[in-house]
Amino acid sequence: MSEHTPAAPPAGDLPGPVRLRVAPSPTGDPHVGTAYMSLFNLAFARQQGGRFLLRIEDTDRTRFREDSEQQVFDTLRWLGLTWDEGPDVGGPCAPYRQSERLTTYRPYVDRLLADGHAYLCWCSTERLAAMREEQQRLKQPTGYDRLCLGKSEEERRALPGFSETPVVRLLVPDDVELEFDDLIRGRMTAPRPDDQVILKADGFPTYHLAVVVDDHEMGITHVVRGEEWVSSTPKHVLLYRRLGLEPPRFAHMPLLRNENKSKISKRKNPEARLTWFQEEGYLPEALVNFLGLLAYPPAQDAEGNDVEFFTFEEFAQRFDWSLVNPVGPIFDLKKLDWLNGVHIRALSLGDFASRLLPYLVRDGVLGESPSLAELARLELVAELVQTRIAHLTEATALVAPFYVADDAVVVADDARAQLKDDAAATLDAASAALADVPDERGGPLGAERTWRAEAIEAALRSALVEGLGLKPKFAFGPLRTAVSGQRVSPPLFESMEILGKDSTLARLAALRATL
RNA sequence: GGCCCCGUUGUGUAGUGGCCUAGCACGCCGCCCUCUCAAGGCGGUAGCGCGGGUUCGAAUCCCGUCGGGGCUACCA
Repeated sequence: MSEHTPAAPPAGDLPGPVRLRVAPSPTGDPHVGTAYMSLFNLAFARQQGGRFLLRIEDTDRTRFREDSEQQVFDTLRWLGLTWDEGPDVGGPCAPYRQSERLTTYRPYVDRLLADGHAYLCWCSTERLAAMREEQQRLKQPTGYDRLCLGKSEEERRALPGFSETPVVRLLVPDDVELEFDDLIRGRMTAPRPDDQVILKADGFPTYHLAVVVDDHEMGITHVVRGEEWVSSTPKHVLLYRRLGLEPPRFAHMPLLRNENKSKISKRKNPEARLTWFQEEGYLPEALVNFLGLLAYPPAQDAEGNDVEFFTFEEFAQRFDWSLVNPVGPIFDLKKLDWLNGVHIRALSLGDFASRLLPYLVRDGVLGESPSLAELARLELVAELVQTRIAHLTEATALVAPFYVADDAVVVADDARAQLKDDAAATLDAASAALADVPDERGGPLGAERTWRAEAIEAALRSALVEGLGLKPKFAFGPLRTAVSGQRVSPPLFESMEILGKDSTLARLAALRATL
């Protein structure tokens, strides 16, 4: 690891006119808020031709989770929110994990200490807790009481609440600058901070020190983060000043909320976990699209209608900080469900089929390595399914009947319950009519087949609707049950065409035999 | 408790003093289409937290109030 000196200015030759970053902590399942922040960071970076970096803030050793970092990589990649520099791809500012940058922070702390801008604190956790409790009881603002300020270790040792391993605290002057400019909110005032711990007893820096040092060393020009950081900003600005560094620009994004308006949490909201969206069959482009609609107005077309369907590139192109709404939006999935359906319908048939594949394999509809014939059939079925689902997971039920043996079609209870007394007669008439529909393959490559939906429908209508005088709804219901085993299915005649004449007749017979 | 931020239909948003009898989208409800379910088409429902000002005129400006949220850790 190279030795950095605080006096050295930020490397002005780092790539990109603007440099932004997202800095998640590997403390569990990746959070939807991380994707939300990444989206806005990336949009601006791309629009400006700048760079987007991923930095892992793993200074909290007690909450660290081994597999979390990889999940961050995987989920952000899945969303297409990719970084130009990061722990896994490297870059000019490596390493990009704070736990690997410990020697980087040390000189900054030493200099702060030497300049009298920071001091050692030996107060025990217990003493600090008791102090806070007392302050709250007296309805006073809470904050460190500076017991250790100006004391040597020996002087402090004589007092109660002493701890052997000291921390380093930043000395926050009474006239500390509390105002700063925010790209979204304009001129802001934040609470006055107390003397912050910047180096913990375990030798790790706290977030406040690490973020300032790293953002500086990595040439970050715009710090875009959640609103929860507003109150920390004066500490960071002070640190920049004390270190003789130029602060970056700040943009504090509103927080995504639970339905009860509290900050969105993985505890209260399963959908706060990024992996949840994969499991539930959402398209990554739909989630990105949806996130771009939260606290941000959609474009409008010539008629004044909102254009809520867009790609990341379109979003990035028109992005503007001043348009971000400071109000924290409630994370409500209804619009995402709609958007997901719109994105599903926008997919080419081949693309749609291949997106379906992993879910069909997962749900056991298809094996790990489907045959060419199974894949060919999937594309045919996919066309019938595409307008009928909002989540990819919903395809399973609709597609499954096309991959079971004719004698293994499971007839759902509700489907069977709908069968009327005349179901047997209907099935018999249908079988007879379909038996007369020729099944020939004419033309090159058998392109001119005679067993087609139009012919099937014509034969069935003629036999059941005209012949038996049944209403279409009741004429075709039993057939749907026979073919799919379900009450709801893709269109019947097209389904029969895909299954083929033999399968269709076999299924009709199979249900007939149970009546 | 203290400090800070925010407040347009159920949700996401437009609106920056007259174009607002508040627009759009999702949701919801109804109708049409229809072999089921969707998709699609058409229509409907519902909102400026409250109270004072300023002004000829306020969702838009000011004050107060209420409500919500964030922070208040050797967590990020």
